[in-house]
Amino acid sequence: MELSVDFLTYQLSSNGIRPSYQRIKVLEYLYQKGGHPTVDEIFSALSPGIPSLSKVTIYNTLHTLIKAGLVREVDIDESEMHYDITLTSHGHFVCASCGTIYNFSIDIDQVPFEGLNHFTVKEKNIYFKGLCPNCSNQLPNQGKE
Amino acid sequence: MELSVDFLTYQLSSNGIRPSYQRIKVLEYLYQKGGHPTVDEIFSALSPGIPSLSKVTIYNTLHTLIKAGLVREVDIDESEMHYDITLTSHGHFVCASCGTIYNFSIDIDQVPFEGLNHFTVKEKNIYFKGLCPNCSNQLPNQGKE
DNA sequence: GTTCCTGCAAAAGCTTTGCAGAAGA
DNA sequence: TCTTCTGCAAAGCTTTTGCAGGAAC
Repeated sequence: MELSVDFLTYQLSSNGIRPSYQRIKVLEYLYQKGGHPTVDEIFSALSPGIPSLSKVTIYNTLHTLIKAGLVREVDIDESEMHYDITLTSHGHFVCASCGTIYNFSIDIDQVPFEGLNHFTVKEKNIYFKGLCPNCSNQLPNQGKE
Repeated sequence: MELSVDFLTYQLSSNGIRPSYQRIKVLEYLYQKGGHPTVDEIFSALSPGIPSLSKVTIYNTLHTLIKAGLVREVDIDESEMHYDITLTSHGHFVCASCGTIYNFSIDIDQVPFEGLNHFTVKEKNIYFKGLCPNCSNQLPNQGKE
């Protein structure tokens, strides 16, 4: 995947979004980091390089990117929203102990379901909760408390 | 399903929870109402009958019930948490227009997935987003804005 | 030059915490 | 009586809003 400024600028411009420096940097971070960062993580990562950066701008930028369909909200965490630039279909696994979110491969469209006959389904989400391998080893006989 | 005070009291006592008047009323509401109420909805429904009731007590009660496994959190809404006493496996459909949450029938255990080889899966959640039949009719050619 | 964006400050909304009085065992 | 629960007040957090200066076109 290209990550030149030109590519990022094009990604924004072609969606009618002004390619400001802050927006390019947020988009670059989402592509490079991958995963499911929060606003705070994005801010902490970019703030040293852009001292004047404000969290409000991160919120604004993410909302703009979501509206354009470039980014997706991941509403798994009880306190904070996570954001995901990987737009291919996949499931999310949340570790109940360390909070890390992992992607896994699942084909939701293979699952039969009933009871949504006149509904328009636009988005399908799957998330599992449990313990990741690291935390399974550290907590052999107990749930998290 | 029985909904006598005795049944509710037993539900609480047998899980080591003191059957206070407030807790019985919250549990009763969850059984009777069904659906996926928020703290605010529970509070608004019970407050007229229990004038001294506080939202803090609803929060406390729900956390107690969750710990006992009687209730499940439904983290679908961006702003508020929803709570669900239906413990059988089902999917949730959220209407992007009116916000209503519907249950639907799906067997998540039939879906093959990859990439979680050494993970301990404790909970599987599926939720779809889109438009419910009511809102599909009212918004024939547009998304919600 | 005009429009849109950024970022400070403040507000809004949900949830949690501290504590005194009340209820349950 | 002693533990636990309730509920007021206040705080903590994430997210949103208003507005003046600044950047993009």
